[in-house]
Amino acid sequence: MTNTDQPTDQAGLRPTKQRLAVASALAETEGFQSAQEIHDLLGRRGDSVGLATVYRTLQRLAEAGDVDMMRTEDGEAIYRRCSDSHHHHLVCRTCGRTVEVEGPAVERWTSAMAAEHGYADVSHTLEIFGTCRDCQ
Amino acid sequence: MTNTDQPTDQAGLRPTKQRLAVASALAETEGFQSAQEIHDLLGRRGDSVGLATVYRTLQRLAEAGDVDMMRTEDGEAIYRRCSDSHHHHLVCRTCGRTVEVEGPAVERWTSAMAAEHGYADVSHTLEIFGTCRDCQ
DNA sequence: CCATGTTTGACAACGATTCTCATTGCGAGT
DNA sequence: ACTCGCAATGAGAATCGTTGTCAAACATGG
Ligand SMILES: [Zn+2]
Ligand SMILES: [Zn+2]
Ligand SMILES: [Zn+2]
Ligand SMILES: [Zn+2]
Repeated sequence: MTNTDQPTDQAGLRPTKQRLAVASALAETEGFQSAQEIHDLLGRRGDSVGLATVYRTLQRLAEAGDVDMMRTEDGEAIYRRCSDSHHHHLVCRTCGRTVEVEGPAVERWTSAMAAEHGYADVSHTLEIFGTCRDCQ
Repeated sequence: MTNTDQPTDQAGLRPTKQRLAVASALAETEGFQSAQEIHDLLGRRGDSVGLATVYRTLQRLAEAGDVDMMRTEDGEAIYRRCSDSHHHHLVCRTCGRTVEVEGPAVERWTSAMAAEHGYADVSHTLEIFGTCRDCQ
């Protein structure tokens, strides 16, 4: 289901069967998934794709900003499709439900802090964790 | 030098020679270090401590909140002694120089976002990266 | 169809972290 | 000080996510 007829803008990469498969796996899943989970999902679904290819594709997508990459508590990389504007995540510690949040407040604060200490070319990472309504 | 005569509050853990060695390695270093770097440092210095022990000790200290743990871009865990109050880090992408920053603004913002979406029991992680004055 | 640069996949190689388990060292109680 | 019980250690093996290798399969422009 949920065909990916749209171009999916893969930033100058060939739209190969494998890359489309990974893209669709991301498209039809709401939360964050590890490369291996995506690999398993594709295998189970029939569109088998090599594990190395899944890793490569996810890296490319993350670099291009087409997906968000964050790390679990134990360092594993997990990915999720997301809007292309800068934003942060509010993640449920129990079920993983994720909400994208944004606002000028943090952006301003981080810039101010950096400027105050003479740091240039600033970026930041911010993740909020909590227990969502359904899991309380 | 810089003896660690203070109790170093190891949260109910036996103050063994090894744990004290790790604590002192953290005490005399300013920036973030990986477990392996600490292990090497101790070896070079004579207070040889098993690698597994270094890992175990750092985990305990991190859980107890006596040191900060964050992850490098590629998922490696790095540790640094730090003040015990809640704060965030402003890290130089080039030389690693780190400044601890804090302020009620972000704390309020994250709480507000979480509340707005019905998330309870909230915590967050925030790291700011930039290029420090000396590295520009 | 052909030449040429991409992409893929099976598998090996890596590197950080964790596990195993026999040995050692505290430390409370005597 | 002596002893018992259990926490702590260390050497090495084992995990496991991730990356490297490289020959074979492909996509694309001419
Ligand atoms: Zn996102
Ligand atoms: Zn939840
Ligand atoms: Zn610097
Ligand atoms: Zn904070």
